Amino acid sequence: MPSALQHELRQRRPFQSAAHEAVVGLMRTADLVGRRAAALVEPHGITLQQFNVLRILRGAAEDGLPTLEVADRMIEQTPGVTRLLDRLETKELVRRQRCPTDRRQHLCWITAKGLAVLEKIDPLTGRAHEDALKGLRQKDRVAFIRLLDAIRAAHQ
Amino acid sequence: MPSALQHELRQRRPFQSAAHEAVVGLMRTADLVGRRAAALVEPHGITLQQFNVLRILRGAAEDGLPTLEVADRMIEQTPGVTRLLDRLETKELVRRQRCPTDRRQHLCWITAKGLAVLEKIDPLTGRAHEDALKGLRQKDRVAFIRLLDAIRAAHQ
DNA sequence: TACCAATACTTGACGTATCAACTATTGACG
DNA sequence: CGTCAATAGTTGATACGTCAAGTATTGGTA
Repeated sequence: MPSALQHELRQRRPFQSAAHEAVVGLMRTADLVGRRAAALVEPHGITLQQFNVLRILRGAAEDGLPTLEVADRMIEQTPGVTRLLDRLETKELVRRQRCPTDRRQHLCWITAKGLAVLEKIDPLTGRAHEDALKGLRQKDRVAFIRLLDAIRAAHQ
Repeated sequence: MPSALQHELRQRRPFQSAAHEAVVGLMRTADLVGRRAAALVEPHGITLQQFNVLRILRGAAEDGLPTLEVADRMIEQTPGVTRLLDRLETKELVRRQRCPTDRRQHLCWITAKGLAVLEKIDPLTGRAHEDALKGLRQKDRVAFIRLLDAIRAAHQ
């Protein structure tokens, strides 16, 4: 009996292994969920990656963060943070300044305007996360988190 | 006690809900696994998306597939298939031709050269899938697949 | 104190993602 | 038979992903 995924992708042949099907299912599910998340924030004039940067900078508050520290905290690895920040600076959602104690570093802060954008989005996120995972009951969500953790943990 | 993910992202505050943590974990895990997959195929001169297109066309064999049918079968939604195919055609891994019975359609086939590229990669994929999911035992992999299916199924 | 590897970015070049606007065909309908 | 909406795809513009190469600065070391 053909798997759900096999049917979605119109594949004649079954997957070669559970591992293969899991990998493809993971990619496809993440694509779907990411796409919803992007659709949520984009009406507010920012992309999903820009949203993530703003949330990271809000977390850092007054102190600001050096560019590469922002990159480190991104959900998805992002070599292009510099240009992401460029665009956010152009929109005046982020402010940057050379660090006085180490002039190699550029510290970044979220601006009041940036905070305002996040505050408009904040009330929507809880509902959106619920909606993205509405296919799983609470118990399954916890199990899902643990499986994801285990996959990542195995790569050091 | 802070979750694994919270630690990975250096977040002070815990996630607001299991749904939130699951969404972030999903994106991050898919990014990690996708990155490995890309690293596997790129030494052979193609990107991961190009690889997926080639596999789809191999599946269709003699018949070929119209452009938008290729797009439909992609693991991740891809509005840019036209340009993906442009680049594959330049590399002579794909051949395209107007469909004689419906001149709006452009049919696509994988070439012998394209097949040769896939055949060099084929022996590596089984091992790579195993490796990507080495953090999960067989039973967990099956459970993981079902959870992913359930998430996607809930979005019609 | 002069050198030099390491750090923290920035820039360039190319591939991909996304949406909107445009072209070419087709098929249905008056 | 002519019109017209729908289908299949291409093209343009902008954002992002990715790697390699370049610049500025620092800190350790001879």
